[in-house]
Amino acid sequence: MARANDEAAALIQELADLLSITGGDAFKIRAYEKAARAVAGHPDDITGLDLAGLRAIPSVGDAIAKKILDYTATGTIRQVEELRLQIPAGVRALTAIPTLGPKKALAVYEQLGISSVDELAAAIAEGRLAGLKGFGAKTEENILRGIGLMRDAGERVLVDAAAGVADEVVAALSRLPQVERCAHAGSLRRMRETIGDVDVLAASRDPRPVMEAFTALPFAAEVVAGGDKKTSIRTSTGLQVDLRVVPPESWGAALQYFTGSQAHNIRTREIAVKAGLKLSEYGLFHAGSGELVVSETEEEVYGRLGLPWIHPALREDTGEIEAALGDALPSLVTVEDLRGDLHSHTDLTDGVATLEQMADAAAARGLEYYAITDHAPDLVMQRMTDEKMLAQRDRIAALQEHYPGLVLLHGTELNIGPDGGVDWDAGFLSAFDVCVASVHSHFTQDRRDMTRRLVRACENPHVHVIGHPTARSIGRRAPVDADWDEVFRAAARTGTAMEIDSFPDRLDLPADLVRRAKRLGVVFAIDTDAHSVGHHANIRYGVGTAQRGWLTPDDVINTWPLPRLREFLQKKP
DNA sequence: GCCGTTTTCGGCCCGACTGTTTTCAGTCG
Repeated sequence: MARANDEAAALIQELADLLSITGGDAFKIRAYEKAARAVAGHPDDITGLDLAGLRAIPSVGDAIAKKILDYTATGTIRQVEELRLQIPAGVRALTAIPTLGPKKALAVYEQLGISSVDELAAAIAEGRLAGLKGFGAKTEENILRGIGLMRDAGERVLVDAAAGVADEVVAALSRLPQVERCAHAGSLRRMRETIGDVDVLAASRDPRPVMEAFTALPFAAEVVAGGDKKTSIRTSTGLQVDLRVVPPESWGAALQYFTGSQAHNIRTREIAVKAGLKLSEYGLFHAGSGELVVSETEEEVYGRLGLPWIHPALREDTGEIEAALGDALPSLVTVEDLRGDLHSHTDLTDGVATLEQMADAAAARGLEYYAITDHAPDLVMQRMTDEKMLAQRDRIAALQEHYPGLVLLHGTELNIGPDGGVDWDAGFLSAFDVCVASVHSHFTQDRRDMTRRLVRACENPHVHVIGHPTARSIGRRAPVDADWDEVFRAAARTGTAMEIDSFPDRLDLPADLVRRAKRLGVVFAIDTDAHSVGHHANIRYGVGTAQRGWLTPDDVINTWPLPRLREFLQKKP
């Protein structure tokens, strides 16, 4: 189901994980991890590559190339299969718990036979970890908190995983002659940051072959329920997909109904009732006679209720009905509105693509400007130096002549230290076109210190954008604690943009904070934070988050023409 | 396991934080 590159990368990463549990050489493990990232980020499909072609991928040598060939031939890697026999999948899953790494996972497995997150939670509750070397009270507490964080994410998946499945289902069903229209709906259409199950809607007069094709999809591992109107499957990754088939004339009403949210639907149905109407997934009807009023398009349904069409990202009953009634809905920013991207990495630091490949990708996106923002020296592991950064600037200047339609900007992603300071002095910083500054450590500072830290970063005259401001990792790391209103006021006052990082596990700022920040006069940058060519596709999720935050193009600095952006980047006195 | 205008061998992702281990291992970015 996933791209071959992603599947091979996942297997290589699993090999690294399993070796780290069984105690392999640390450098070898890192080599696998690096290769996994490189394969996932490689722009060409590995299926068509021979040994030499595979070895041409950076960080892939002879041994890993052969493992990839093993995968393309057999669908798996022999060494992974062998290690899976030694280490149950549940033990590897334990390492997904924050603060619990491979060593502790192996310890609880070998000494207590624990091989799942549930068993571990139960063992802690029963006090069975007491006395185990390396597991004190604080460690237990941290593990329980980590498990809680994972369970809050629950069975939900990140938006990109759901979107990938939905895209494949919609593409497959759309090819059927019986299907007149097909689209995804539900929380995915609203661009929620996590998705519980995927809702797909099809318009057809002949549902049975559609349902049969649906349950015959290669990744349909289990049919949960099957009928003429609704069929549910579970994919091999455990994600449930619901397919509803409706008559073509009901399309608009059904799409409105199945997009939700529940709260939004209740409001629209109330409006219908007050107007003597009844709204269902089959249409808008006269309450008394049952006569159909409208049903073919969402616009007609909303229109007959006295409302303009409401963008799916707004349908949460958080003020969109009132705004619609008052003709005050925002004209939301779209992917097409973006002229540039202000945050990206190359293989000079932790990216996997070269400067040239990233510039090509930006040009392919049709961007007018593109900032390369590799990490700065304070993130010590990235081993940045003044010399490397200056050499990159020269390379960018030389590369520019190849891109008549794309202006390459030289920037950096600074590290916001615990006290709010950043890498480099004012002199060095002032020579960058754009500086993003982000929190990468000391996530647990208390609210007062964290607020002061972020405010100070905003006040730095050379910091233009605060990158992934809450530093959260969905399902893994909680957002940092700060007085966000105070941070946003500082950002507005100092002309500092807040980033919306488009990575599906970040989506940071989150939509609710985006909305709060906008009210306080903040502007935003919707960035990919791309570390590979493929990451540019994530921009749809960043834009979705911006839409959920009610942003218009004017709120987003990278929709602005370059001269206006340059003026903004001049920033403060 | 990968890689090479220091190297085909010997480096590589270092440093800080946390909790517990009384001298440091595990985890993380």
